Amino acid sequence: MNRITGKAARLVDVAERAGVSKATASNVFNRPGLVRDEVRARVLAAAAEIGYAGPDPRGRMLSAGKVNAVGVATAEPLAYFFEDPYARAMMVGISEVCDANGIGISLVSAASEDELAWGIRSALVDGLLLFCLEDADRLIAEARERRLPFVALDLGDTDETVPAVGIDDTAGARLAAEHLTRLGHRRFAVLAMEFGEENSGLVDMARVQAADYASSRDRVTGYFQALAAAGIDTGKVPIYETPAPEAVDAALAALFAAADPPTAILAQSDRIAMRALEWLKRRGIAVPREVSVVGFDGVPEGAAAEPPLTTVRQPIREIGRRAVEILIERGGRIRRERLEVDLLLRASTAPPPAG
Amino acid sequence: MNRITGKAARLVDVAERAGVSKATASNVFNRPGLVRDEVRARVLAAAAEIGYAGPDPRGRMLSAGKVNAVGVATAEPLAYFFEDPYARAMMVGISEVCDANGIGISLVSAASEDELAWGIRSALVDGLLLFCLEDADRLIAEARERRLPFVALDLGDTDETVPAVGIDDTAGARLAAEHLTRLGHRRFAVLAMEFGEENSGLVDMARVQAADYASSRDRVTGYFQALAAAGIDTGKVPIYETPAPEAVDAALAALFAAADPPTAILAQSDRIAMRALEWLKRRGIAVPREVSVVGFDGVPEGAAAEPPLTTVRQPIREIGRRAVEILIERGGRIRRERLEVDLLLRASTAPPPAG
DNA sequence: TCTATTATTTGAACCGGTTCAATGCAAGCC
DNA sequence: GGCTTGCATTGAACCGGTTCAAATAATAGA
Repeated sequence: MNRITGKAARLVDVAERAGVSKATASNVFNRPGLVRDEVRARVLAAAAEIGYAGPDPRGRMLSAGKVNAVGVATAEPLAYFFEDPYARAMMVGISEVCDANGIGISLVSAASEDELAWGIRSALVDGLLLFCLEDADRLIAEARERRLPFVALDLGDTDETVPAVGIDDTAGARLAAEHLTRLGHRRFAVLAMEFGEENSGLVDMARVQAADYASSRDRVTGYFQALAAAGIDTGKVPIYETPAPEAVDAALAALFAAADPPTAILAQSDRIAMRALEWLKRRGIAVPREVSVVGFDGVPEGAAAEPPLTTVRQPIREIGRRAVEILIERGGRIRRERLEVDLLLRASTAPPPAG
Repeated sequence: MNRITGKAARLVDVAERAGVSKATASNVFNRPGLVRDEVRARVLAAAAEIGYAGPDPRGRMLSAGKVNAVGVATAEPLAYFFEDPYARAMMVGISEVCDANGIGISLVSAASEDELAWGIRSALVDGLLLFCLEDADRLIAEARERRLPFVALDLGDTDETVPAVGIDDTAGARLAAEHLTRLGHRRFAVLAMEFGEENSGLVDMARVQAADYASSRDRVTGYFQALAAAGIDTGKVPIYETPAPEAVDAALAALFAAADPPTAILAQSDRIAMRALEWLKRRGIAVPREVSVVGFDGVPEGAAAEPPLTTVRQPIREIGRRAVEILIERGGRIRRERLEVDLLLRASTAPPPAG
């Protein structure tokens, strides 16, 4: 704050007061070696006198063209980044790479469509990481519109023209199902994530094939590849779409009301699996003695479930890391990457009950 | 990207191509109502032709003077924001207010001193929230240097000239100690956080009074106010400084090797309390039958401790909320606020053993 | 048709710096 | 003394917009 004018002091004010040019004043702060000692001291003194805080990053940024920050955008509220375990693990990976490269992180979010658009359009960042969950398409469209390099984090996005880092859903699902067939299971059920528009309950393969969400589809594909390889008739494996926790309960109620309930449940997410675990416990159905359950994702809470959940673990941190790396290295030139997953053996699976 | 020049299209390029002035082109994007339909269409068409992505936020920001984002700065690595439960709760509070006001969050961090300084100096934000843990002074000094409004989140900062939101440590500590005196305890020990420079083990009141960290000191003060009120000779209550987990173990070893071990332990943080709980369990000392333990902070993990930890709960989210509100409302004009804490009764406290 | 209004446009200043080619100057060398 | 070098300094362009007062054009009213 300049004591005389009451306005914030600028570089030109300092230069004027020190009797040097703007260029020299700028050099004092950015390339002090170029400036003679005596002049440098004079400029610094002038700066101190009028209370100049050093070059304003806004000005610097404008001419540098770089902001030195990546934006992370999502359609969820901001708090999501700090609450959701999946998001958090991803952010940790992102943080690590940003830290290592001295890059800042800007969180961009908004519940409403307009706000999100505005948020992405006005974010001061060099690139965007898109946290694609519900509204992947909108997010991607906005990011394209902004004409900034971006990388989508994950997931069921099917469009090959989008730079993205995710996992090989099919392979992961195969892992889960193979584990169960090896244990000897023959009667399966799939509790799936959403395939598309509002819907829940038993679905047929037509809906699966036509899924908006490629992850959900690919995981079914993976499951069925492994089941078929074990000689199981996948046509008879029921698939329930369970977008909400209640849908999980309903699906299980239907499954276990039938004559031949499954001995193995393939849950497409840990959330679904854990909800299933709760339901089975309430109903007194022993896991894994009577029924085995395999989740997907590998969220930390799975370890504390009762019993601890066997699941397919996504390398979530690694996804975050790679996404930033791609953003940095390749400036968003299209590049897709699928990371490998592994099976996390815990205690929710066992051979089927005898007989 | 302009197809001809290969450079990104600018507003002036659009204006030129559409045959209008820069001002009109700007209006098309910001105040479309001011522009005649026909002209607006022409400008939009020109923009589309040369691939103009809309006004660059950098330019807007420079003239607007506002960035519409707050920075959150800490001396920890970035991942800290997503891993530490205390930080996360704070960030959730911050997020809520930012969301409600359409403000973005920029994470500023750096382990090294230089990087932190650079980070704070070059952050594109309208104000700073300082996550004061280890290096509160440095953080505050840098923020002052930057001459941007800021609010410290915290904690033991003692300087009245710093705008800050924290809790009433003395009152909180009083709450904890009163709870124990009411239960009938007479023999106490304090496991304290750091008071200052590297040190650990038994300390005297002189060190407490001279503490660099006001929280640690104030909590002792609060404890002793309540103990004195119950007629206990505070001069005989041992205070152990336990900056590291091992120091907690050492302190307990000393306490329980003595003739008259305490029946109540006042831990200045939940981390310390939980470490104490572990030690007591290992040593086969029953909590709360033989010894009661009260923590401080109210971190979520306390609920899962064995036994669940009775503690003084800080309104962490609320602290975050208030800090942003103060930043927004008062633009950082100095203002300190102490929020109230409450006692969270769980299962780690009980009356002292009969004998 | 002419003037008063109102609706559009625009020139120019401003936001706060960085950077590069060119200039000025002094020391070094023959 | 004259010329070459090299360092220090600077003028001017540039980064990409916003905004306001003034100028111009269009419309309405008399």
